[in-house]
Amino acid sequence: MARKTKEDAEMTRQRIIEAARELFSQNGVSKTSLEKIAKHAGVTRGAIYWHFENKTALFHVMREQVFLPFIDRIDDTLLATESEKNPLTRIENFLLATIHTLNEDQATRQTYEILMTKCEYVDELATVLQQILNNCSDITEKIEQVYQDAHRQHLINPNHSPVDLAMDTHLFFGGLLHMWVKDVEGNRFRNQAEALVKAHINLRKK
Amino acid sequence: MARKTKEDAEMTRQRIIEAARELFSQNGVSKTSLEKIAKHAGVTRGAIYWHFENKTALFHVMREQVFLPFIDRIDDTLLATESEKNPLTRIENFLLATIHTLNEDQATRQTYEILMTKCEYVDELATVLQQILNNCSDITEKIEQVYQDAHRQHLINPNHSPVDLAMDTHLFFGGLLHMWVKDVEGNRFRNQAEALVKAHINLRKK
DNA sequence: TTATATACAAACATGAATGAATGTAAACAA
DNA sequence: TTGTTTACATTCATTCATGTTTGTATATAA
Repeated sequence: MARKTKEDAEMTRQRIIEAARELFSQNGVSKTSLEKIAKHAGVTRGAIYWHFENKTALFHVMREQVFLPFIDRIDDTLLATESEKNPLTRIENFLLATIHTLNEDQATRQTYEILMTKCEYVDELATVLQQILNNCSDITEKIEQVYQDAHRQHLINPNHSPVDLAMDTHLFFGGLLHMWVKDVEGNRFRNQAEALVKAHINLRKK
Repeated sequence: MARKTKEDAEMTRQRIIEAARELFSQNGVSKTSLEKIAKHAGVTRGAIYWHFENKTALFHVMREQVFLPFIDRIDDTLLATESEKNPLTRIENFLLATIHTLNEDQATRQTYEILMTKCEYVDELATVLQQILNNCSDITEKIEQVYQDAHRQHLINPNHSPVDLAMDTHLFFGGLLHMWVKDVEGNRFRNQAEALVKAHINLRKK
């Protein structure tokens, strides 16, 4: 077949990733063959094997394309001390921003669905679990710092330790995200996710 | 092959379920063939197809064998008003009892691992998500009732509504269970799960 | 005692899915 | 202009999983 320009090649690579994400979220990772992905992207399997070592590598790239930017954006809302002075509001905004991205960005939504309900963490994918645990630790630590701010500013009950509060918030939000993803109909969690976040933060206020 | 007695047949059926659970939790549902399950159970695929319609049916039976008894046991700790008077302690005991079962009972532990990280909710398994959502609603409602008790007994902040508290606790625990399962090493969440539960309940106390 | 249903094992047929090898036309560098 | 690399398409070989069918020895009912 005709060789493409570098820009064209990058476009097909991107189309393959998008096709994979779409089919993974529809039919699950293991039931999505490279043949189906290729057809959906308008190429053949040869193209996929050119751009990616195998299905697992494609999966990892797909995941990173959503999560690496997400990690970079965390500090923007969580540690944005100039734009938002109140620490509790900053935590609330961080959680709400994540929900908002899920609602607005299809790629993010599909990737969360895949990671939470459409893939099996075995063999080469088992390492992803460890990465998730690491990310969670990082996020929890950052939330803890913000709770320490709130503690210093006497915004919360002084008996509650920032460590406990941070872990509790993180676990709450992890649970919420899982239910958000599972609630495909949208009438149980997706439609009231923001209210649940605000209620959670309200439980902390004095 | 020689026909077995009814008791023998029931034993092989049970061995098939156990083999499936073990292999599902090790290698994931989709990568576990009926051939492997059969070998691990000491039978041939013929035996599996005799006792179960297909792999999906076997999966459902495996799941129900752990979750139907669990649902039955909920009221024992959560609504045991005679043995434990304090509503907050009853909620705490319920959460701790679940963690305890995960630690002690291998079948329960493996089933949770399968449902959370080793299967893909597509096609026939997609219905399981709906069942999970329904179970969660039931549990949340029961927790809410206990929080209402706590409210009436002035054990918690009167500004906090039992509905919000129940949902918050449920999401917290869902998140904790997910992290518990993912923390295979055991040094991040599994070893401090009880402490996290107690800290969560403590956040409610006056 | 015999007929039948049971509880499987064994064999068969079919359909993917993967990975590797090979082919090829056009982009790009020299 | 030409040689080389790129960006795929095509074909091939192999493995593996499922579902079905058939065979069969025995528990059990009549």
